[in-house]
Amino acid sequence: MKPIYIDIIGDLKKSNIRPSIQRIAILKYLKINQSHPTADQIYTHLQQQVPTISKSTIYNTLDLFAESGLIRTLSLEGNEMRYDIITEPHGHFICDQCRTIFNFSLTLDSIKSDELKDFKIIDKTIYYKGICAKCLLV
Amino acid sequence: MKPIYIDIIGDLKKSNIRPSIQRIAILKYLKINQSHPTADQIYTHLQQQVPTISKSTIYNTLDLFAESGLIRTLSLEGNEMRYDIITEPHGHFICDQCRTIFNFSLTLDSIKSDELKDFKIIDKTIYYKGICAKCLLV
DNA sequence: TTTCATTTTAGTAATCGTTACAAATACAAA
DNA sequence: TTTGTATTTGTAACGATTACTAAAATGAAA
Repeated sequence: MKPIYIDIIGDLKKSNIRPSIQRIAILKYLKINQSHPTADQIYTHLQQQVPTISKSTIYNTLDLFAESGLIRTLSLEGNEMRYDIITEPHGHFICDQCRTIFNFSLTLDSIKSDELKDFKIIDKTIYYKGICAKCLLV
Repeated sequence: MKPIYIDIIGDLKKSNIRPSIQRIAILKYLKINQSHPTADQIYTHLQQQVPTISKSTIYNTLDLFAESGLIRTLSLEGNEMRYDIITEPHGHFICDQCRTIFNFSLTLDSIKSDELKDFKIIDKTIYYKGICAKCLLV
């Protein structure tokens, strides 16, 4: 069992973000529940800990985190945005049945394209859709 | 110059979709302007040809086309949905500057992942962000 | 062709996620 | 403390999409 070492405040300070109660709570939530949550899921969950927290703060903070590179945003199905604490390149698999989002590692270098040789590629997004192993058994 | 052979009505019939004026106009637009348009762009453009056309019809029809596999949907940046007449697997590159969306071919088989070996993959989406060759010159 | 049932369209209202904005609060430095 | 700045909150506004209903078009049967 690998313990997760979490220094929320340190991470925020490193990114020049002042560690307010709300920001700490949001980053902590993202670090502990690595589940690509929606803004609403974060909001609903954090209301227990920080009852006065508002949706605006959730959005503001997530935008701030994303701009600082602390998190990444993903828009998978054209509906709500999702927020990912893992910033290293990886793919996402979304199960059509249970809607769970799985991470998977990938070797992005293998996806090359001559057509883009004169383009400056800043970011790559890969996601797959299908049925996950668990749902296939049912 | 390769002429584009377009049999709109035939394509619709093949998919068991009744070729109404509106449906023909929408599919024709998508075939001629292979530019990943938004619903609104299609709507605005088609008002000249079919003045009574409504947004509802645009959305209904695009949904219908997507379900029939005539087109593919792409949600690139979490804002509006875009519609792609090209259904063969390919990647999309979106330029941060001019917002143009470029297609590029790819060898999807190269992206493999052991972690997904028990998953049923139905669909793969790949898109890159960056600056296109044209904008890099400015 | 007329009738009738079904499909398709149009138009409007409603919804949902997100953003904008202004007032209130918290914070930090002087 | 006081003062200025950053942050949060709550509400209103927004934009894309969906839901819904009535009207129109279509096709089949008589």
